[in-house]
Amino acid sequence: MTDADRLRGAGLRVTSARLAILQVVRAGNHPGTDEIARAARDRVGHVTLQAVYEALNALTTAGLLRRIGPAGSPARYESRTGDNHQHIVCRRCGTIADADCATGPAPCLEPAASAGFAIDRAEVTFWGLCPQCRALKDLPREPVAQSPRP
Amino acid sequence: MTDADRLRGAGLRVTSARLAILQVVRAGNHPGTDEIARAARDRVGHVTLQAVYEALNALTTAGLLRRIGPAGSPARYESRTGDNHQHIVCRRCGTIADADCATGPAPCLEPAASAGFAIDRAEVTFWGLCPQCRALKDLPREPVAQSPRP
DNA sequence: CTTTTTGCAAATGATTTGCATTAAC
DNA sequence: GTTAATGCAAATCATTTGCAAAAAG
Repeated sequence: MTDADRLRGAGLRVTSARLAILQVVRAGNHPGTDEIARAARDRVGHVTLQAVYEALNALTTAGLLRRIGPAGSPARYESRTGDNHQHIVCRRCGTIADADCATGPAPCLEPAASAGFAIDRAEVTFWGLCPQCRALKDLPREPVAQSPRP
Repeated sequence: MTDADRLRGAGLRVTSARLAILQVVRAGNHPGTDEIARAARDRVGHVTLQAVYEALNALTTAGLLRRIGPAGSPARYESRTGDNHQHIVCRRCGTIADADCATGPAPCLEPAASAGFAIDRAEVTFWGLCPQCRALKDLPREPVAQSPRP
């Protein structure tokens, strides 16, 4: 299946910017917005940073990309979606490596390979809906407290 | 042990702003910078937002507070440090609840209580030093790639 | 030809920086 | 008296928004 097909399948229009961004994210190592913009320009000439933001949001919402970004650092993107792989982050320089699970496809606390990192801590974040939002699940969206950046 | 003692023990000077911030974070529920600033002002009159940032950095570096902040949202702080408790985040409104482990003091993938959240995913982030930074561990600090916000 | 994307400019929000002043030790 | 913290103003960085022009279906 081609990227163009994937875009169409997600109900998104096929544009050179989006195709370039998909390739760039797939080829890169968890690139950030800026890096994506630069690499996309190398391929298709002119792409605005805003267009990159728009495209990344569309692609992320459609599930073609996944947004990652450890606490407090700018967003980064990856093309592996759907599987349960995790991440190893260098607390000094911010480098990110993928971590597959040693024991199976589900999340676990033992990475299959550490990519040479000296791991000192595993941090677990559970995602879900709070009691209040569970009740509102099907109602029209109306932020309750402060909304996180989507 | 009093907060003043804790500050001195960490080599930090005891100021009313810092004492107020420690109390506020302990009393609150993972407050953000803004909320901390407002609550601190309620206690000691005048505290600048910049002073709050400075103090939060100092307190976090000293290990008296811990900075949390799920991917892409503004920083939040908590007073429980050292233990391995984890967090449950509402993907709709951003509310954060603490999650202790069901099976012991170490991190795990089964929270003892879900605080009423409907949990749909566990995300694991491993922290450590990448091969490059391991080599530099004892050398003067000199960012290698892009530095994350500390 | 209609709707989505892009470009461009300007705004917003979180956080940092520089420097003089004040408070802690 | 030194040195670390604060106040104040301005800067920076990541990201969003509004609107007109261009491209996709």
